[in-house]
Amino acid sequence: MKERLTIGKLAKASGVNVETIRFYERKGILKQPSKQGAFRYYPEEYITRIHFIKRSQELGFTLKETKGLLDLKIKNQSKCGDVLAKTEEKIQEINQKIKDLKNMKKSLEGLANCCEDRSLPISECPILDCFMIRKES
Amino acid sequence: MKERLTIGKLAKASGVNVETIRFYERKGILKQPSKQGAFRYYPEEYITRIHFIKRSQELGFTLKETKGLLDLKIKNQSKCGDVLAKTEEKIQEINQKIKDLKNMKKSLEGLANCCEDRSLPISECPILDCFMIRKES
DNA sequence: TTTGACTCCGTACTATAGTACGTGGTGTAG
DNA sequence: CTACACCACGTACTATAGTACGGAGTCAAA
Repeated sequence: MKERLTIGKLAKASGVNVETIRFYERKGILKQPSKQGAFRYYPEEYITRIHFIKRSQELGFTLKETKGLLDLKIKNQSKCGDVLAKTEEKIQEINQKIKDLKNMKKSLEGLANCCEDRSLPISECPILDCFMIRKES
Repeated sequence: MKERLTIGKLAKASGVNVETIRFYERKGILKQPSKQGAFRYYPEEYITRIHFIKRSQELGFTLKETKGLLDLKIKNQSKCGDVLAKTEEKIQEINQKIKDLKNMKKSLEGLANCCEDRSLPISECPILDCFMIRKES
């Protein structure tokens, strides 16, 4: 048992499911190494690559965007500024999401405050009534 | 042309797609009215009902959760407090999402600040390097 | 050498929220 | 009464991010 990384060992080493690796391969996010015999063996750096993908997801990038980042990494024409641009774009996106969530929260808190009596029958629930009213933005 | 609400007119009146209404029916979120002849005709209140669904989504509820709210509305045992509980739960959920997004944003801003020189080749991009480092939480 | 664990591959399924499309039937206007 | 727009219904497809599974093949340890 020469210490070669099969897909199962790679999965264990990088903390993902075997099926997930196969899924990433199908999506072109990970390149399938060529077969040595009947099985494929992965270079060690695939562990780092999968960590990269997971970290990228934690930072809010979709798999498609992550693929974009990895593709930049491969093309040696690309500059650090390209990554920075994507990073700043993502920050803006997150700002927008936070704004949207804060609006939702404000609306929900407004609704929650309408409820004076928890034991009122649902037919007289002021919260549900408010659900029919379009927001005044 | 008696002014009866066919699915197409309901869709137009409530601002959604015909297919969306059929989708909601399949999901049990809207009840299919019985057929009058070959076609189904919708009572006027279905317009309000669809507005309810759309508003509920804007407030961050999933369709499944929206169905839950509508089901409460139908059961006359349910109390206003049931709705309030779901509302407060959703507020907590949104708080968590905002927290997560703020963490992402902080991390991304940290990365963006690493980039001193946009023209650096990608191989020396400090941002991408940081993608491999697990967060220290 | 045999057995058991693992790999390969394709396909199908999960959840979420719809959209798209084709067939066949029909309501209604002209 | 015919034509056309619309309805009913089922199925398939979109995107996102995987998970699950079955069958056939294989690697390696005992």
